Amino acid sequence: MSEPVTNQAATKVYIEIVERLRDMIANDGLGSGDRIPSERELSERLGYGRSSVREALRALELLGLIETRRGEGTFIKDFHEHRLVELLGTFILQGQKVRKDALESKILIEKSCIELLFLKGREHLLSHMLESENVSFNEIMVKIVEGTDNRLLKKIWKILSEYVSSFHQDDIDQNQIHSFVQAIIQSDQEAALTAFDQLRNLSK
Amino acid sequence: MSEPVTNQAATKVYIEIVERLRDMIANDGLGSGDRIPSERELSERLGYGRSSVREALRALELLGLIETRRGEGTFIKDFHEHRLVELLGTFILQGQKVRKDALESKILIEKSCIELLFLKGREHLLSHMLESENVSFNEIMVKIVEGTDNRLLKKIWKILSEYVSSFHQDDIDQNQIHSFVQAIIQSDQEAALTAFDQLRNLSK
DNA sequence: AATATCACGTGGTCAGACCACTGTCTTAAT
DNA sequence: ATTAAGACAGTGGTCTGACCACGTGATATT
Repeated sequence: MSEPVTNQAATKVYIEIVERLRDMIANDGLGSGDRIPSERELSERLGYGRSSVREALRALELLGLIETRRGEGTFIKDFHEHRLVELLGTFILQGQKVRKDALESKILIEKSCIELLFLKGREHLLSHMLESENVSFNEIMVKIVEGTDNRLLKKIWKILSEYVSSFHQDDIDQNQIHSFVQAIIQSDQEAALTAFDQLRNLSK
Repeated sequence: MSEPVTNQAATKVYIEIVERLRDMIANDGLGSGDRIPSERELSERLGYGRSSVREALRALELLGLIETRRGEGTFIKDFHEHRLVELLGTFILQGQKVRKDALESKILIEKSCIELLFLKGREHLLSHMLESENVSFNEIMVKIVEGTDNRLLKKIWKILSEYVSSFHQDDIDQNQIHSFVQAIIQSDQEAALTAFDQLRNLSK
């Protein structure tokens, strides 16, 4: 009965390759723009068939983590440009409920960012920009989110923002925007949050 | 000189296939657990080689959007289980700053959930559960997040929660938790938020 | 009826073959 | 010597055909 030891590759080859690539990138300190070995070379070095190597590379490419140029090679992309958004949007965010959730989430994160902005005392950084006239509410929001100095939160907000914009159009009263802006300029957190709640119909 | 019309397939085949699959899923109203055609059948129906079909499927599998079982077939997964984050996490969430941002984001989303819970008047749903003694803060938070009836927000929180737990351990005073819980039971939003701020050191 | 067997379909993997494109190196024309 | 044209090698893109490993259901056996 000595185990037949059926291959039973617990992990599929292409997954194994993805991990090897990750290690390779980490160990060799490869970064944005650098080139990784050709498919044929990876195939030889890792000891797997070229088609398996390609499956791994295609998956990473779909994620936007690498870029391939025919005739040239495969290159690492700036990880901050990953395509999470489009992918999630296309495949996951579909139903009506999800849209509602997305809009709701977006607004709540905006509010969180406002609070965080004040908590970190960074609201003054926006003053000069807010004083000019022709700024849309969205532009203001972008500055607020960026002002929080939290790239992750910014990323999440941008994702939601892009997705929401595909089916929802903000329609906000100019006066309310003005109140909101004034509150920020005056560094009045409470007033800013109140204005935002009204703006977004979050008051009870 | 009549254009040689080099193939120049603007879009690579595997991308084309990913899109076709998306349409197929949308049009046929396929959902979690449903089976999609076999690789060989897709190859025939779409008119592309099996290897290209596989590249597309492997990419979607890495994303956690589909699941393949040898000998059985390929199935659609619950989109709420996608692995995007884990993947991106492995590749891009590494620096110290990112960790700090993640913890910060997590806490802010928690606060948002508390507000949303009250806004929707769903805080009473937790009362019975909160009255029992041996519940950890994390368990309470889970209930709150779930109570918001926003799957997207829940998903984001869970992701952040998992990631944060890999390097951070909450250490919260029991008395503060008690105050927080009492405020919720009494449906006192303001007190709950104040308690949370203290709990998380968000007060100024 | 219960059980063992086997054929078929499915995913997993590989090897080899072309094609299309890019960059370089060689060679021929100036 | 300079330059332009062509040959060549390397790389990704795609397809085909071949096995293997595994699950299922029909079939044969008991």
